[in-house]
Parts: sequence; C-alpha cells; structure tokens
Amino acid sequence: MTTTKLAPRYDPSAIETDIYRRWLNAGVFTADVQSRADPYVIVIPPPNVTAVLHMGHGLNNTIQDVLIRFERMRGREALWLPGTDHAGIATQNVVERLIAQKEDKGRHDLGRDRFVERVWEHVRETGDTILDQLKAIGSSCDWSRTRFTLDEEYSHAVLKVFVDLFHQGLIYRGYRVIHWCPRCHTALSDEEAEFRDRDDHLFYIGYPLSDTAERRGTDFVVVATTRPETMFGDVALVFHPEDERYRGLEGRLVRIPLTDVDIPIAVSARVEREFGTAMLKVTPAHDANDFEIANELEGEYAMPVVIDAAGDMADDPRVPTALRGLERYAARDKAVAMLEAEGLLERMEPYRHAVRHCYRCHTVVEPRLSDQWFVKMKPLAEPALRAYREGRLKFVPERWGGVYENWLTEIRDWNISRQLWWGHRIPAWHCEHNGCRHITVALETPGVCPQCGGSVSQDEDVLDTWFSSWLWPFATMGWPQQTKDLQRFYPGHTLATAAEIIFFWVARMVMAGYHFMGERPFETVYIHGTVRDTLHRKMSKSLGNGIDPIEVVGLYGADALRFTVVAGAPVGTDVILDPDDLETTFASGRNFANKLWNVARFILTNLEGTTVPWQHWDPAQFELADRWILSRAQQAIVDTTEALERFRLNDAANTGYHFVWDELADWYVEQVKPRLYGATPGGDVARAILSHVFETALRLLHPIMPFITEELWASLPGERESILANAAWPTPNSTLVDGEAEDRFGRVQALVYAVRSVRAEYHVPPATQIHAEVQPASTEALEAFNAEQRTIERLAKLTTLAVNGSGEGIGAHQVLPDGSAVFVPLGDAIDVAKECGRLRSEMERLNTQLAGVTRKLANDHFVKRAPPDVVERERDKERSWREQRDTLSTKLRALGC
RNA sequence: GGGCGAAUAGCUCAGGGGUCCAGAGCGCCUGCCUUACAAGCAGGAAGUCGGGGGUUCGAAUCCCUCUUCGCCCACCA
Repeated sequence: MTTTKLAPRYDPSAIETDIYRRWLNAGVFTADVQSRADPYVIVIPPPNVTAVLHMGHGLNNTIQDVLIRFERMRGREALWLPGTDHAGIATQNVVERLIAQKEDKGRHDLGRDRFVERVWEHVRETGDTILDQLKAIGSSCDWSRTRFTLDEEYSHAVLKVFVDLFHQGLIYRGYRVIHWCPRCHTALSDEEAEFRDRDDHLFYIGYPLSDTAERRGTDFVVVATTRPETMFGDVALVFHPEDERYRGLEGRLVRIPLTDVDIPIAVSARVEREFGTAMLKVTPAHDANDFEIANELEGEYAMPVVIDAAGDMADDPRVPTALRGLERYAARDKAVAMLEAEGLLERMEPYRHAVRHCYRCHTVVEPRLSDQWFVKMKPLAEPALRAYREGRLKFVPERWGGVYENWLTEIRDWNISRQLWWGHRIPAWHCEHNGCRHITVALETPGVCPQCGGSVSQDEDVLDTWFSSWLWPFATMGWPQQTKDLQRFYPGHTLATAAEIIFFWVARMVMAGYHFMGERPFETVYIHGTVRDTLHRKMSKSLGNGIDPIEVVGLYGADALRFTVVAGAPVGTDVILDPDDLETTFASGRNFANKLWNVARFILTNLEGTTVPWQHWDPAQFELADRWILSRAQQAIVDTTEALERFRLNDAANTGYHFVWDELADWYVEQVKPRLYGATPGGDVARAILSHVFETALRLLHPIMPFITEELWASLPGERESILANAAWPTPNSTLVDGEAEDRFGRVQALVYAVRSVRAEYHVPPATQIHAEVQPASTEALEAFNAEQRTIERLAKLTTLAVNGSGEGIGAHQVLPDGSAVFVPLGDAIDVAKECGRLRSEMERLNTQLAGVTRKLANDHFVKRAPPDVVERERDKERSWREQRDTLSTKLRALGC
C-alpha cells in the first residue's frame, strides 16, 4: 500500500478479510509444540454448534483474543484452542422443531438412527457458521486444533471417563427423584432446572379420617398444597412430632380425597410448623423432599408415580378415571373442581413461589422418581476446593471465588443421564434375561451378559452435555493419549467466561482436571459481565433486544466493536449497549479507529526519506516536545502492560486512546509540523521520533484493535517485524522517562489553553492572530516558554508571544497553575467590567482554596500525624496558590477594578 | 430464608483514605470545512459522589445503618 492511497476515512470492510488471511497464511495463530517459549493457553468456552454469534460471544471472545494476542506479543507460545459443543438438549430441540415444521414428524417417527443422522446433517451445515463469525471479529484461534465434543477421539475420552468413574465407584445408578422436563422428555441436573417465580395457588384440602365411624363433618385433616394433582401419589400425611395441635393423630388413617385409598398419618421433624396447616402430604415420587421423608418413615411405602413422562396424569388405578390422561395443569383444575364439589376444598389463596423450570425450554419441571445415572461429587469436589482455598486457583474479580467455594461445599450428586438421542450414548449394557438385571459398564459391548450369558442391550440414554464439556481442557488435547500437546499445553492459564457458567462448567472442569490430570486446568478464571440493553435487560432473542455483532462489524468494523466492548467492560461490571442506536453505541470505537487512521495518514505522507531510526540520533538534538512524547510513550507502555496483566482491559483501551488522541495527535503531531514541512530544522529527528512513537502505539493497541493496527503497520516504512500480530510487545525504556520534560511541556500546554480560553471568551475569530505576553513564575517556566515559543504561537494563533513582556494596556488576564501570568492585550475588545468580574470570582475561588489549605496546615494534628510527603504537598499547594493570588491582585490593580 | 453486587454530570461508567479546587466517553451549548481527521478542531456549561450516623488530622474512597435497583443460592409443601 502506498501512503498516498489512504482515504481520509477508514473503511474497515476494505481490509479486514485480507488482514485475517494474512495472519492465517503466516501461521501466526498456530501454536508450536516444539517451541521453547513459555506457553500461554486459553481454551475457548465452546459455543453450541448450532449457535449464531451474539453479543455475549462477542464480548467473551474479544476478551480472550485481547489476552492471547497480548501474551503472544510478549513472546509466549500462545495457544487459543477453539471448538464447538454438541449441546445435547438445545440442538436436539432445534432439529426436532425443524423436522416438525418441514415434515410434520416427531423424532419417534424417524427412529433413533435416522434422527441422529438428521442432526448430524444439520450440524454439518451450521457448525462452521459460528467459527467463521469468530474469525470476523478477529479471533486469533489456532484453527488447526479445532475440536467438537462429538469428534471420535473426544467421544472416546468421554466414554472412558464414564467407565473409569464407574469402576472407581464414583458413578452409580439409582432411583431418585430427579427434575424431569415433560416437554424435552428428559431428566435434568439440578443446575439445569432453574428457579423462577410463578403465581400459583395454595389449596387447603380436607383429608377425611377414615378409621372412624363418622365420615364427614369435623373429622378431617386439612393439608395445604400447591399441587393437588399429585395427591393421588400420597403415601402418608406427616406433622411435626412436637406439634401439640395434632397430638394423638399419629397412626390414624386418612383417605385420599376422590379415591378410596387410605394412608397413615405419621410424624417427621422435617415439617415446617409455621407453614400452611403444618400438616404435610408426602408424595415421594413427585417431590425430592417427600422422597427423603418417606425413606425415613417406619415401614415400607410404595412410591406411586402418578404423572407420566409427558406430564399427563398416569393411567394408574390410584388416579380417578376422570383425570387419567389429562395434562397435569388441566388435571389440577379439574381435581380442584371435584374437591370443591365434594366439599373437601376448604379454601384457596394466591401464592407466589419459586418453581424450577427447564433451562432450555422453560417448561415447569416435574419432580419425578426414576432410574438414572449419577456422579458422586463430594470426592471430586475436594481437590477443587482445596485448590481454591490454597490459592492455586484464582478468580477475577475475587468475589466469584466465594460463589465457587459455596457451590462445591454444598455439592450434590450429579444426574448425568439424559433421555435424548443426541449425545454420547452411555456405555452400559443391560441384561434383562430371566430376571437377571446385571449391568456391564465397558467401552465395548460384552456381547453376552457375563453373569447369566443372556443377551444385552446398550443403555438407551445419552450423557449430559456438560459431562463432555468438563473434559474440554484436556480432551481437546488428545487425552487419554499422552500427546505432545497435552504435555506442552496442559495445564492452561486463563479461562474467560460469564458467571452463569461457574457451576455448569468451570467448577466441573477443575474437578475433572484434578481427577484425571492431577493438575488444575487453568490458574485464573476471569469472570466478565453480561451484555445488557439500556434497561439493563439481558440481551436475548425472545426479547428482541439483541445486537448482531456481525452487523456491527459490517457497519463500523471489527475494531470498533472490540474497542467499544472492551472499553465499556470494566472488571466485574456488565456491558450496557443500546440495540436501538448502534451508531451512538459504537461511535467511540469507530471514531477512534478513524483517528488512528488519520494520524497514520498524516505521518505516512510526511515520513518519506526517513532512514535513520531515533536511537541513532544524538539526544542533544531532541526538542522539549520530543523528550516529552518519548517520556509519555514509556508511561503508556507501563500503564497498558499493567492493565492487561491485571485483566483491566478497559484501562488498556483507554490508555491507548488517550495516548494517541490527546498526546500524540493533539500535541506532538501539531508541534512537529514546522519541522516536517522544513519551516524549521530538525525534520529528520522529528520524523524518526514520530515514527517510533506511532509504532509503539500500534503495538500497544494491537490486542484490542488488531485489524487497523496490522494494516497501518504494513504501511510504515522502516525495518521491523513483518507482522504486527507476531511483533514484540514494547518494554519501557527508563532512559526515556523524563520528568523534567513532562513538567515543562505541561507548562507550555497550560499557556496554550489559557490563551485559547481568552480567545473563545472574547470571540476572537479563529483567523485573527493576536499578541500575548507571559510572565513566567519561575526559571523552569521561563525555559519552557522559550523552548516552545514557536509552538505556543502556532497553537494559540499568536503573532508573537512576549516572554516577560511589559503587561501594559487593556487586556484579558489569566493565571497559570504555576503562577505564571498571561496577558492578552485586546484593547477595545475588552469589557473591563466583565473582565474584573471574572478575575474577582477567580480570586474568590483561590481564596477559598487557600483558606482550606491554610487551615489544614495550621492544624497541629495534621502536621504531626499526616505523612511528611502529604504535608509537603499541601505546603506546595499553598505556595503556588499564594503566587497565583499575588499575580491576580496585581492584575486586578492594573485593570483598575 | 441466606449471600453478593451496584448507587458519582442528562446517559454509560472510571476513581476504593491526602496526588481529585471530583474525571472520561456520549449527549448539550458557543465558535470554526485551520492543507491528517466535520467520524474533526477549539472553547464551555453541567454533579449536596443515594440518605443518615461513625472512624480519622483528613472520607466519593473505610465501618455501621436505611432506601432503591440488580444478581446468585435455597427441599416452607
């Protein structure tokens, strides 16, 4: 690219695809197992295969990319391992819906094999979409290592884990009350059944005592329940053993209303005496708590399941004929009506409570007794807990560690069997030959039952998706094979994700990491916020408040997207974006990219002929501004590096922004113009420094804005690494840190600001050149003004600046922070009364401040107890304010106020 | 029921004992198409740092409390 071709407006769409290809061709993203460099590894939170990129992905992956690019530039062997997740329930639902729409068929019409084949077809079609979209936002993943949780090798790892855990006694099969989604037709784990508030009713139902001659009337026990339709599954009523109100009822019988089933009354300490009537119906097959109670009661209790897998009333003798087959909520209404007719509904009241819902389809989950596979979690949780408590696993921000710890402490067994077809089929072989119920758990079928020689069939269920995701950090690297990758790149370093997934994924990866690899999967978990709209609602498809990152990339470029998102995502806070105003939302990123582009445009058109790099020049030839910008650049390096090391990505973004815009563009570029144009000598020095400083800025900004920085990098003349993505991260050069230059250039800036302020105040037309005078408050100020006199004149549009001028005439006065006095003689343009007013209010402000600091310094406690440097600073302040005040009063007198 | 977070300019947020007479971006007001950039330049207005109490020489910052929002966990059916 030749410099003259740079258009005044940055057009990201013209370059992004090419740049990405350039990186791919150069193999920049491919991690080298042979490399001796210190590895740095991030594994991607694998998006669902069927997913389309949304803003949450945008944020999550931008963060990972910034981190991986930063470490890559720092010389580490960076590996960002990408891939996708088969997402059992979600994907199966999607394909089921498609088939239903297109062919009006259910999965059972197709049969298992054909259905699974259809899902594969779908996944093959959509699987690369999300990965291509990740490329569009600049993600520097190592695509040669892309994995899918249903890849053959990966699947082998999943099954092996199941078999191993089973043989270690950490996986078992058993009857438990699990969360059942009647719509998805599968069991769910505790984490997949999420609480949501629901408006229901609390029904007070009379259970007639059935072991007494009197039938109706006063002799019944009232039970409060939200779920009357489950009463046909009741096996007992219980009250608290110390509840006086029900003394004597223990051992009596009641009849389940609408049936002729009698059940006993018993006691249980689990009953809450303050709730309802303090008499609890025990429905062991449809309530986990009731299941526990029933198991604790004396004697054997049947556990009738009265609601079937579809959520309808079961065809069970205990269920009244009129209700059988009815959907559970219809059955509830009808049962209530029937109770009312029987006079057994004492009353009902509105009741709002938290009910578990399926996290995929939001259907109310049905607690249901069934035979499932579970992982025993306590032993696995131990090392994961210890790692956190002993500081081997860190969370950023720290508070999420508490959430992690709490969950692991209270952990319950994990139901991992799903009654789905899409996923890893459980490697268990059932024999049901002549009452032999032996189960063989093995990677391959045993052929015949090892116990009775009967035929076996494979378990119909698949494993929870998360049972494969929890192996992601090492199964992606070839485990259980001892691959080179595994040796080199495990354990990894940073995991970036959202808080919602700490239980589902993060904690479980740590458990699996310790159990199978004997080592943590990563050292730091960086928890970022959620992307929300301006009403602070989570962006979601159903609310229609989402932003399509690809649309944003098309409109404003990937760098604008990345910059906006990173700058707006301080550690630990949510990112608020306005879906109704993309223009405003992404303006800061887009504008900044454009600024960078134009700085480059200016520099490149003036850089021709530069051959001698800045290091080769004698620093004695450097002007004050040169020393200043070099010093500021060191600060920018220090600040950006520290920010990225501390995961303060927003600080890194803002540091780059301010350095480029407020210092490099607004001041240095302006200061350097006369030299570049040949108006003053030293053009080559200026060019060398400008080039160096800009190059540094590109390096610092590259992790956040990779496309534009790479593009501009390629057009910079001079010797340096050919690809910025692979270039070295800058290190601060202490010899360039120049406090004196920063102090003096600061005085120059203050003087320019003061004159500009006067110009604006008195509406001096921009084209009009005026005269100004300054009386420096110190030799430092004097030297600064002399050194940059030309700069001051140019930037403040002055005919001349008189340093130590006479200060005579009618004009506007300004006092600089260091006490230097500025005088702009404007003659008739000056409204003396107005000027006096302005100066007086200035004086007032100074006096107030002075009074404050004087009071402070007069306070013995302060002077004695405060640290000496603080006291010293206060003294400095007082001194400088006094100087300013003295200057001001001279001015006031001169004006005759 | 338990826990966590947030409250600072109209909006989104920095700042987490003195370096801040309280900052940024966007928005707003004034003036400018000044040969890198109008996606820009220059200047400016705007905040009792949610209320109350306390600790301290000193509080936006630490502690307590209240209010309001948000999130997570939880077997009162």
